[in-house]
Amino acid sequence: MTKQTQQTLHNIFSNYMQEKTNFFKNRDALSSDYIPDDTPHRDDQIKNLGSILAPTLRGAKASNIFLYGKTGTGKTVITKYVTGELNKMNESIKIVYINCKMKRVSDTEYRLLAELAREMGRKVPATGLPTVQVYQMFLDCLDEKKTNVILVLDEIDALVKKIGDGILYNLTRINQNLKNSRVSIIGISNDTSFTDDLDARVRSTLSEEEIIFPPYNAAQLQDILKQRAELAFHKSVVEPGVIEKCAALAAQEHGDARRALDLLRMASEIAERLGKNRVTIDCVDRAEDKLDLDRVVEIVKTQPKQSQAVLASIIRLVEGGKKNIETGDVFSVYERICASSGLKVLTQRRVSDLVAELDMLGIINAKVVSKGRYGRTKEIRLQLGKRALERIRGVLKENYLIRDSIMEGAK
DNA sequence: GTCAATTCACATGAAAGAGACCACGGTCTAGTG
DNA sequence: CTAGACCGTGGTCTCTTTCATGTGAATTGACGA
Repeated sequence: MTKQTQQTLHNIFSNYMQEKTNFFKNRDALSSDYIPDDTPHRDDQIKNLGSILAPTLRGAKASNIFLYGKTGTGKTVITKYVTGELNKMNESIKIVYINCKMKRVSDTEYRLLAELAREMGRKVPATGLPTVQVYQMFLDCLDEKKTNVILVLDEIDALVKKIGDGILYNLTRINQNLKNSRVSIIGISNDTSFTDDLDARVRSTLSEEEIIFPPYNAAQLQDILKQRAELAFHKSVVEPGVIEKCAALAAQEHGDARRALDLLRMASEIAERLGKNRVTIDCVDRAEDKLDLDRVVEIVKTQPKQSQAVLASIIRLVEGGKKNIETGDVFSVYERICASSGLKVLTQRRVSDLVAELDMLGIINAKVVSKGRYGRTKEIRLQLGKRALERIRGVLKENYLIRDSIMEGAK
């Protein structure tokens, strides 16, 4: 390292330190899992949830509760807030919060149970034990503690989608197997129609009470942002109009407060990086771009190689000017890509699934169409902006799945 | 011209295999007293 | 005698393959007017 680079690095760091102190009072206040003391426009839900959970203070079992609402409507924050307060009142109440969407939890019944047992303070191996045994461990744990347990299952719809509702059935009936403890379940779901495809018995026991979280409108989002901005920034760092813009953009996406906060946070980070002394509206625009871009690139990066190879073949076809890309086309290009990069060739069946996965991720758009006599297939289209495409090409190139020449592969 | 049968090119499902990982218990080995 | 190394067994997890079945409309071909 030369002296000069050392010097510039030093400058970067010291600038950063200075700006940080000038800019942010408390950066965390803009993070989406920050739990503020005051949550605007959610009084009803708080009161409701509070009164349902109140019986636990006297050692009784609370009704099971189901919370609905789109992403970023405050379900998680409110739940954490209320249960936190409850815990302050009576520390013997044990709150177990589990986000079912976390990779290491959601995939199988075993993992969920292991995580539950772990939350209760028992060590469980990541794999190796029979599932029944883990269930028993969890039960023992619960019973020997003699407490009132509130079990919060966040994003419960993801769980059921993966492993079915059998486990919920067991959980809802868990009280019958317990002598000393009581368990109440709070289920949180983004999907309002979620309970429709639940087993009837599970549905009735799980949603004894229901609370709905409607989306925020733009004005409400503004209140939230203002409150958080107050906490996060020093005085008058944010230009007028910035908060309004963030709120408006997020309101377009079903009133997602998380999105609004992300925008504001990203905008301020951009302002910071550009060395501005205030957050401008222009920064919000850039933030919106960057958030989308980052999301997509991150997704592609974390995909397994096979999936990337499939994406690469789609990109090749698109750049070769092919219209109406079908599964068969993708597969034959994919075969060649595998051959040239030494990757194992998967069956068409599998590739078809990979295409469906890419569709789920929103990177491509795959629509099943029937072409009558000429079969039935997926019509595949890329759903990437120009800049995103460029960066993804970069990622794929790193893995030798794509080369510079666009001509190759065109047909 | 009409209508049912055919046909294509996959989609979609279910089940099962391969190869990881891991815990647990038993056996072997070397170090210690 | 004991701690640790080293199996073998039995369990789960993820990614795949194999086998089977499903599907929607363009096309075909028989049929009747």
